Amino acid sequence: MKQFIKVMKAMSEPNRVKMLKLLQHKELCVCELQALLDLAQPTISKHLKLLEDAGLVESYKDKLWVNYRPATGEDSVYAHTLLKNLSGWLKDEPEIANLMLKSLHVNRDTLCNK
Amino acid sequence: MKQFIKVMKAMSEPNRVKMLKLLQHKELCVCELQALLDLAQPTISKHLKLLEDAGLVESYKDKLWVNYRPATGEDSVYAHTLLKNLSGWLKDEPEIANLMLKSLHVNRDTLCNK
DNA sequence: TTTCTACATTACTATATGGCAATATGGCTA
DNA sequence: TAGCCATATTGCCATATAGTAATGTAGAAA
Repeated sequence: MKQFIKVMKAMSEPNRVKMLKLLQHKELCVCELQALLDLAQPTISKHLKLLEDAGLVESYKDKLWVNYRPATGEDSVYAHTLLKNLSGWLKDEPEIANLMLKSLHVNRDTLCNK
Repeated sequence: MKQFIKVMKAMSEPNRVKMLKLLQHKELCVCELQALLDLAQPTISKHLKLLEDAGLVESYKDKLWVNYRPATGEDSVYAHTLLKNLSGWLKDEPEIANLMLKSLHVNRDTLCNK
């Protein structure tokens, strides 16, 4: 039950859902997510930690950056199923579609070496 | 998005999940749910309203009582899918299993004409 | 019509949650 | 080694949410 609630809670916040949809579309680092969602960096990190704790995303280091992607989710049935569901949902949301488009043009080097 | 968040939020609270699992097992009225979950009556009503707004349950009057059951959910893809998922989940949770057992012996007449 | 009963609503409190600024950290880079 | 940079953590505030007691309501029962 506890794990189930964790996953559902993680997915019941708009900005976290946007992050998941973005990551399902393209692997991204923290500063890219920050630029796309227009939130403070600590806010992004906090959301990501929550998503990671729920088994919904995973991360790895790439030079200076930390890349995030959807979890393969073999360990959590709930996370796995919901990620699969989510990938088919919210496709027609203008805001989501727009974010996905923008994500193709986002560039971590430009963002950081400002 | 708004509707999606509504459904996810509704399902990310333990007592509401218990209510859904109970209703998937057996149609129940407010006072029966109250007895099973050991919460104040207004709390039960509030949760039920939230679940109803999310398209997860529906209700009808039966004499003095109001019966609740899972929504058929033809109108909300999210609610429909998640209810279907939920029916296969949390079966081994002792607390849920116990509640389901108890629900078979609960009786609204005894509860009310105390 | 009047009363009574299950449920809904309201008003309020305590805790949880999302947001940010300030600061810490860990590991490239020079 | 020293410094720097992206990210993580901490501390704080404002709002949201779950809970209750008190009260309102609609409709069955009398």
